[in-house]
Amino acid sequence: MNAISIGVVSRETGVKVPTIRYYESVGLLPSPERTDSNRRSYDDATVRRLRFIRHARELGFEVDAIRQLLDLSDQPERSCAEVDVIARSHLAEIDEKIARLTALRFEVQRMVDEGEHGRVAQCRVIEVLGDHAACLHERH
Amino acid sequence: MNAISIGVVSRETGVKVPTIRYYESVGLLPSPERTDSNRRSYDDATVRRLRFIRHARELGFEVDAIRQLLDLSDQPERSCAEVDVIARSHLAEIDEKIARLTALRFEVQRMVDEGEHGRVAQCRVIEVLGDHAACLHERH
DNA sequence: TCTTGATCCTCTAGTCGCTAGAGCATGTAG
DNA sequence: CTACATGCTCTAGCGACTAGAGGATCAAGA
Repeated sequence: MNAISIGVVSRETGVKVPTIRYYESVGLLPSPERTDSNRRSYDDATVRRLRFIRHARELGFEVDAIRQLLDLSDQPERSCAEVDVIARSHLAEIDEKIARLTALRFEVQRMVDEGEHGRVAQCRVIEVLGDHAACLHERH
Repeated sequence: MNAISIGVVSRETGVKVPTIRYYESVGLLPSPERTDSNRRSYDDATVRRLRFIRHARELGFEVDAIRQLLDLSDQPERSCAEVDVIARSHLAEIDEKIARLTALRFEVQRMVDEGEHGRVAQCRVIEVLGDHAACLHERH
């Protein structure tokens, strides 16, 4: 029922076929059902899970962090304290990423704007990420 | 003048010593001056550059993208058109990252909030990143 | 001054997260 | 029933580090 081949999953998620098999091998994806001829057979839930993994990776989360977030999703009935600790720590990580990206965005935007009327006066891309990051890092 | 050893640079940036040498080998950092005894001798500019590289990597930018941003910074006098194309493409990438992180942040925050009064009802972490990502991907 | 421990050097090899390819089996369309 | 796409497993390669061996150099104390 609703059996999706690995190739279709790949096309729908943008995750390459060998990568899907790799995620299975490291436990990010459950081992799927197999057809009579031993082919992997997925469902919609796996497609969503895979999309999540892909974009979380693109956002710079490590496989371990993704595993934790997925575990949270797999067992929403687990203890509040546990969820809270894990979720809060990721919240902090997410906030830091957003803050840094926003600073970088501002600076790159400034370069685009300046480029519109003449030449770029100076580039402070390094400063904006470097210093901001340093300050965030200090209070770690 | 203002000579900083690789170890100090490492401590100040949080980038490991071998990684600093690696960045030099792949051209992200210029080959620094050497002391009489062949030791690398850095200045403050390199420390800032390194901090930028580190945090850009943590934000999920590839080494090639970082190289482009650094080039922009190294030669701010280059043609407007060139800067514009590069900067705009990174702007789009940055905006996409911010949008996804914001969606994820919202959902993780909801989990923390719900956890405060009882158990977590359900986890939509996968949905929020997965679907949002899919929609962003469609219009590529 | 001598020594001892930290820091540096280069070079090689290992890890993580994929990614590509060989060699073979199975599915599907004409 | 061919032919070609798609699937399987397994091994090897790549990007971006990371750790370790083996050896030189520096800095501080006896």
